[in-house]
Amino acid sequence: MANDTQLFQAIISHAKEYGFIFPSSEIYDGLQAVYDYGQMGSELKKNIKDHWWKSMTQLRDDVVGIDAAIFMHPTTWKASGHVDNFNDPMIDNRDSNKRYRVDHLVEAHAETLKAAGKEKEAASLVTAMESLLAADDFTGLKKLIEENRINCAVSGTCNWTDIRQFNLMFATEFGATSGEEDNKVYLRPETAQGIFVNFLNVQKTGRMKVPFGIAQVGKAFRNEIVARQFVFRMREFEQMEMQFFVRPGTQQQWYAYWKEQRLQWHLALGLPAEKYRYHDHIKLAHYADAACDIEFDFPIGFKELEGIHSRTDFDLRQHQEYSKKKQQYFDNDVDPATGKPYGNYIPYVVETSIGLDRMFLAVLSHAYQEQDLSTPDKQDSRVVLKFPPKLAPIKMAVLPLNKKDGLPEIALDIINTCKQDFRCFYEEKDSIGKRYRRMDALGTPFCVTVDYQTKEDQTVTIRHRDSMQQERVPIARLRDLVNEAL
RNA sequence: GCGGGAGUAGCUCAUUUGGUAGAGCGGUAGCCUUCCAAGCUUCAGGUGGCCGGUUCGAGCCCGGUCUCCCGCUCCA
Repeated sequence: MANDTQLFQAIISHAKEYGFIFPSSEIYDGLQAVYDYGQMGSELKKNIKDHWWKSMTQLRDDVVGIDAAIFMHPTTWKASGHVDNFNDPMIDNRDSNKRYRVDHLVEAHAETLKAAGKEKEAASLVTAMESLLAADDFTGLKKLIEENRINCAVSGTCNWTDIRQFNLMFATEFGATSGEEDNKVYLRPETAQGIFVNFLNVQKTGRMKVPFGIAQVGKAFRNEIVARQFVFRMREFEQMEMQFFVRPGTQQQWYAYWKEQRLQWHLALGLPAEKYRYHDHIKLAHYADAACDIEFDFPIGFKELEGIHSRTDFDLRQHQEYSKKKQQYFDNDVDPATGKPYGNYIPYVVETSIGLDRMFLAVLSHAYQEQDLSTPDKQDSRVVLKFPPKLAPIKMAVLPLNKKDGLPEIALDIINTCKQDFRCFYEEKDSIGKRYRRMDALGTPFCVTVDYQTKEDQTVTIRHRDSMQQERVPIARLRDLVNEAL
């Protein structure tokens, strides 16, 4: 574990040193749990995003993409349950460091009173709590807890912190006048709702037939109480998510399908199966009838990377209720049981939701390797990022062996013929070995070296990042060679 | 949020009991070499996290604050 912690630290340092990830606003000491992607990181992140988008939409005929706004009508979050469930006043016990929802704590105490036959006290306690909660009177609530000597179940003491409200949604003001409650809008805490509210728009204009899916990549925001572990848990993060709408009753089979399908997507990138596992949820969220996580073996242990949830018709039904707009679909397919069309229904939903930043961290931490290349005469080592070539920020570096004798000109020519197809990088400074190491540290899969023989026969060496082996190939073949690997 | 630890150049660290900060690596410009990092020279880069206090004088002592790390907690 100590080693893994060191490894994690090393990866974080490497990410900063080579321009993958910087702490946000670092010159002002950073902003907790917010990070910026640098010149290398933004490329890697974009490549992951593009790869997901392509495999989920372009390569399928039953999924289309949208890009919904971050701001949504405030009622959206009432319908989704976020306003009620993200807003509970909490209190901590200083001795046990246990945190409780205030209402749970008081109600539990009322139950004990009831069990002891003090029904009256219990009832008045709950009434008192409810009126204080309604008034947001946290000082009064704390007093209530202390006067009733409500103790922590773990420490048994009554040593409480002040009550605090943890609002996990970021709110801001809509419109130029401030201070009015009506103006409050939230930054979306998940992207899914943007898909649900557009379900009928997409279904009708795209003439989509159930089963079909809507995919989206976008930012979401959560005011995490504790946000740490680098980009694993951030306040501003990006989700890649797809809601698949299915006929009620078929959700279990689609859930199983997507559970399998999504894992295969990860494995197809060359990430090893032993770094993945499913974690099936026993305790389900209020909207789900089945749920699991795809966990990845990060340096900080197995953690959730992607979630597959069978969300039933909860979301569409809620939006139908709050918006008073029917969210149903007419299914013309014939039900073999009745010989008639299935008719109108609110579709069930199977969701796949992956954290883009977490995927980034998974790819980066799996790619990161410190290798000892020492020989008996010489100590040597390298840090190499073994990215899948299609995700690598730079695909090909072109390095003239010497910065004179016309070699740089040939190198730049090569770059000019390839840069339309993929990202290239030119470097003439320092010894060739040092340049190879620098490219290894950035995860560049191919290094092309222009040497004196190039001037005679138009061939160059291409060096493979992982094996460090070189082969001599004609310049004319380079572009295809790299393209094939991508 | 609680407990513990840490914050000196881009990175890793040093500055013997408080007396106006140094090195290696890295970067830069050049030389030399030329197929797997660390040869020579040049230059740049630090209001010692930030604010305040004690002191003739603070990177070093005290208080506060911010950020990061570890553990707990939390986690749709």
